[in-house]
Amino acid sequence: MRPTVNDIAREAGVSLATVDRVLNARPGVRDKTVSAVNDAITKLGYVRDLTAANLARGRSYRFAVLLPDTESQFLQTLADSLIEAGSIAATNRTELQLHRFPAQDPHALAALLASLPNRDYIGAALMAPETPVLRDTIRQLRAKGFPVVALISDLPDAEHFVGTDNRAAGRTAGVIMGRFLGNGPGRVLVIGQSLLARDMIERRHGFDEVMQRDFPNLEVLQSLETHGSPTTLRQVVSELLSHVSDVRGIYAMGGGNRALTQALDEMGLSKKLVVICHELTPHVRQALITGSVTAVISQNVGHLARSTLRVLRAKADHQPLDEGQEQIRIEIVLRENLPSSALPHP
Amino acid sequence: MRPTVNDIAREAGVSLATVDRVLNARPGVRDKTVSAVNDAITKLGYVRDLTAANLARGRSYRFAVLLPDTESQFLQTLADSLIEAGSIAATNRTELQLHRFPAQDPHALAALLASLPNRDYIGAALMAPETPVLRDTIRQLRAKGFPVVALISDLPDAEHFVGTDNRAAGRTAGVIMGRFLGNGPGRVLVIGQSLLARDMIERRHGFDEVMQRDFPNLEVLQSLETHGSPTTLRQVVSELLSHVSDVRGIYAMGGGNRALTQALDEMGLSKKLVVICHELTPHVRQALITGSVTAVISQNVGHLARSTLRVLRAKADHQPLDEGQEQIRIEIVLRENLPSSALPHP
DNA sequence: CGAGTTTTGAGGTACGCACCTCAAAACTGC
DNA sequence: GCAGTTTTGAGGTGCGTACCTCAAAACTCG
Repeated sequence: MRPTVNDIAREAGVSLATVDRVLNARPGVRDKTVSAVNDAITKLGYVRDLTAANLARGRSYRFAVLLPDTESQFLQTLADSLIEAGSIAATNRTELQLHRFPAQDPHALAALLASLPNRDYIGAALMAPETPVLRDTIRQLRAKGFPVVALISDLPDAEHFVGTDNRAAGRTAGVIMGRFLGNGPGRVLVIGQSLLARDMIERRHGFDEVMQRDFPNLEVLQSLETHGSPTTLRQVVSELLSHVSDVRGIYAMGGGNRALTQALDEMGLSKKLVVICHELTPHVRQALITGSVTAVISQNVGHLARSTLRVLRAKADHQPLDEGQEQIRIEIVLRENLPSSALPHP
Repeated sequence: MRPTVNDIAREAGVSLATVDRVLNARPGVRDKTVSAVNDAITKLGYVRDLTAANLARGRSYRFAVLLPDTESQFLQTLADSLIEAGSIAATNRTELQLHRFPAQDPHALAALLASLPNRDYIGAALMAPETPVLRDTIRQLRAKGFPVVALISDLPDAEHFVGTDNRAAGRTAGVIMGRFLGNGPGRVLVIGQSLLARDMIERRHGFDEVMQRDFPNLEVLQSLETHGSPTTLRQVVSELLSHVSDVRGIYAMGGGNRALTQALDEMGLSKKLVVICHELTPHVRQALITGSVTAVISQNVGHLARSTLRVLRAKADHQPLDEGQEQIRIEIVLRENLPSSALPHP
């Protein structure tokens, strides 16, 4: 049997109340007694039963996840995964609430975030670009002991970042591109929604780093910016492809994958190019199967969601993280190693 | 507040005892009453608090993991991950015991496995090749309601398989090999410890499938068998490489990675070939950084370990699995997306 | 040494649930 | 309507911990 608080009390020759005081860092215990209790704990190999502790505390884990109200398959998939992770965790007194905030209004977001502690939340995860007002709010919350976790896109003031290293992701895309193209002569097109977003910049840096170093014979063209508009994307891409010769690869750094593959399909180019994009959404998955997309650099949304939950719980409990588990890997997905169904069950 | 059993009793107009009988499937409740209670459960959205339930049951999860006593870096890493996962789960009344069994003695393994229920275990995970005696033992245990889970290598009679699809892993290795070599002429060497092991056969099948279909200009040589001996491996490889010309890639299906890279390094070939191997052990990790190994097809041992634990718990609780989470992905690891430290902390 | 302070002990209640007992109530067949 | 059976209710105990109270014991200092 596992040792309990009673065993410790007996072993240390003190009462239960004293053990309790030590365990929960309550004042009024002599140093000598504290160490006697700690010795007993070590000797018996006591591990606090967190389930019982939480039951006794009447504690439940209420977390908020704040996502922008932008429409995208990736966000949708992420939201689904979060909901699913939350419902599975419901048996463990954990509750996860999703909130959408207006993507263009940092103050609304900050206000929403600041209001969470008064709404019985004990922690939050957040996917948002950094703004001064947001940074201040996060700092204030953290000072209150309210953990805030950054999701997908890093926020320097957050307690933890759940997501991948975007520069490394760009590098990975670079190696795949270079290796698949074989360093022969040729041009590579790079497309991104907004070239100002932190993630995009980092990916581009990583991509260029590898291309320049390892595949100098491939010419990487300037990034094309699509501003999230499918029509812009199609125009820009088809125009460029008809004017510039010898484009053999396309790296789509983020967003607009659907429009891209459609444009390529229409031009009959899809299977002749090496197309690399990010995030394994249902559409991209399909494109991978048909061959319109060659490789996907992806972060596992299921893993992201569960990691978010675990990190929030650990932070709320002041427990250490299992770093290995929380590191979100940069996954390379080809048709051949496509997981049979990455979709959350309905 | 979340609804509790008391709320259900009130809502259904029955007593606590009756709710309890329904919840725990105890006999002696009229059908009509059962549905009244179930209606109340649905209406209130009741979710059983598993932590409290387990506390009340005095239940703790004692699982055994049975691994062969073979020495290998992969097994060592796996064992470390299992121990770590176990120690983290200790706060949740979960205990994981590792047992090593003689790799060459199926009867010893079967006896060990059969003895587990009498030793307070409530489930086991097992990495072993299939033998008749083992299959019988597993069947008997399952009939008793004692879950047995297959680890790494599938056992048809096990309750669940924790590991990757080896054929798909072989296919993945094939695409990487073919793409990286560019389908020009050339030869590819395939090495495996034992060509009879199920995993090896499946990997080879997958590899060949892709190579034949997509890269017909690359000639895949017959598999070399090393029987786990580093000296054999070195001899065989160096001999072959000096006799056969135009070998441009090597696929190491399993084991002996250390000897292989050493042999290649000595022959000054390491960076000139595309070398693909399995499992991200510390040594392979290093080889990836220096460039002796080009790509690694890997299953995340941390994920494996945690999945094992979750599956065992779910089976013991008769709870459904989160299939998405338990699917062990086939990871492609290059130098560029190498996780910064996949090692368990000491 | 005594008064004042700090530390400790004994005991209780609660969390949400499982599991038990015994008696009361509701059914069944005749 | 009665005995016999099945179903239900009321109540209790315990799991391991948190948190509380009040009194007793052990210290401290002048």
